[in-house]
Amino acid sequence: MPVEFTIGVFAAEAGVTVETIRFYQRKGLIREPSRALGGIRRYDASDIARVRFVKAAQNLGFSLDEIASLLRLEDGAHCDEARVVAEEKLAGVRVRLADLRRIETVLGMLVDECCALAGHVRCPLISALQNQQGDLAEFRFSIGGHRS
Amino acid sequence: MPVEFTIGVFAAEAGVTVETIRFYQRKGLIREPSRALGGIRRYDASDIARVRFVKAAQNLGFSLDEIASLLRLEDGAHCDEARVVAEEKLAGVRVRLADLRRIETVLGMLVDECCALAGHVRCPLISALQNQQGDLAEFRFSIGGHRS
DNA sequence: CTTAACTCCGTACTTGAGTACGGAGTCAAG
DNA sequence: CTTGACTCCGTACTCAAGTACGGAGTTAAG
Repeated sequence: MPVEFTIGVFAAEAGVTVETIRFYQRKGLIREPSRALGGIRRYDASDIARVRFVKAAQNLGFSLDEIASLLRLEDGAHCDEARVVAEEKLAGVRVRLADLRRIETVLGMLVDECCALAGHVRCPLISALQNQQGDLAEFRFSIGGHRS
Repeated sequence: MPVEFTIGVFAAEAGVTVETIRFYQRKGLIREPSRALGGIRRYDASDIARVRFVKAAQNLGFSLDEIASLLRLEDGAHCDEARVVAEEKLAGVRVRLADLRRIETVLGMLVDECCALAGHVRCPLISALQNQQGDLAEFRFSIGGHRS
């Protein structure tokens, strides 16, 4: 006989808001729970684990849609399908990492120049951004136009 | 006597769409251009540089609002203010980098386990995500709850 | 029995960076 | 002088992941 929660307690327990639970419900991320006579939802511990799964996966960069598909493979029979999803995610993470590293380099350089040349006629940071054949241009192309 | 463009040519030249130009206009990211008699906008080369500035800054992770404030410092007199903005941005980039590195580690581990234990009863990737006291838990806390 | 707290539901709003739409005006070529 | 391409404008829509609202029903305590 599992312990049961109302949505408010459940949400607090899972570390999210009531609205988020209802939202996940609509999205099909957590099962439609049984209801008490008045129509009030009754959750149990397994639902909390489910929400934690969602949050853990989210912290690894999965979108709710991706998490939904991960959950559809939940029985372990489709382990390799899950691995494929995770591998694609990992590849995406590595791309974003590379982007960010380049950004860090450029931004760091600009900040340093800005410090070094303080009092210069023109702000090196801003003029670098403005100058389309400056150092930045090379980076601009290598960073490319894809939005994270 | 600078060369002048209609909005269509200008947008193509700057590598964006007409709608984007109009959008930037509304946002105040590019100046309100002069108009020909029929009310048609006339842009020149300096406007293209401006759009390139926006795009370059965007590639460094600045939001349009941040770019707008950067543009307000354009005269170079406020070089150190621009530097502060860039330094904050750089700090943010470094936080995101650290996050992503942790994510890469965890995701990489999960994928490896998944490969190694193929045919196991339970998918290690999914059960790791499900198990709130697994290796993941530590990472979950260190990764933290901030969304990029 | 009343009151407060909680839950129900659908709907609308938020943010950021654009995209899409649609009717009207304009411009250059033929 | 008509045709087709382009431009004007405001408005509404997109996506993601929720958040907010508001009126009605329910439940537990006093």
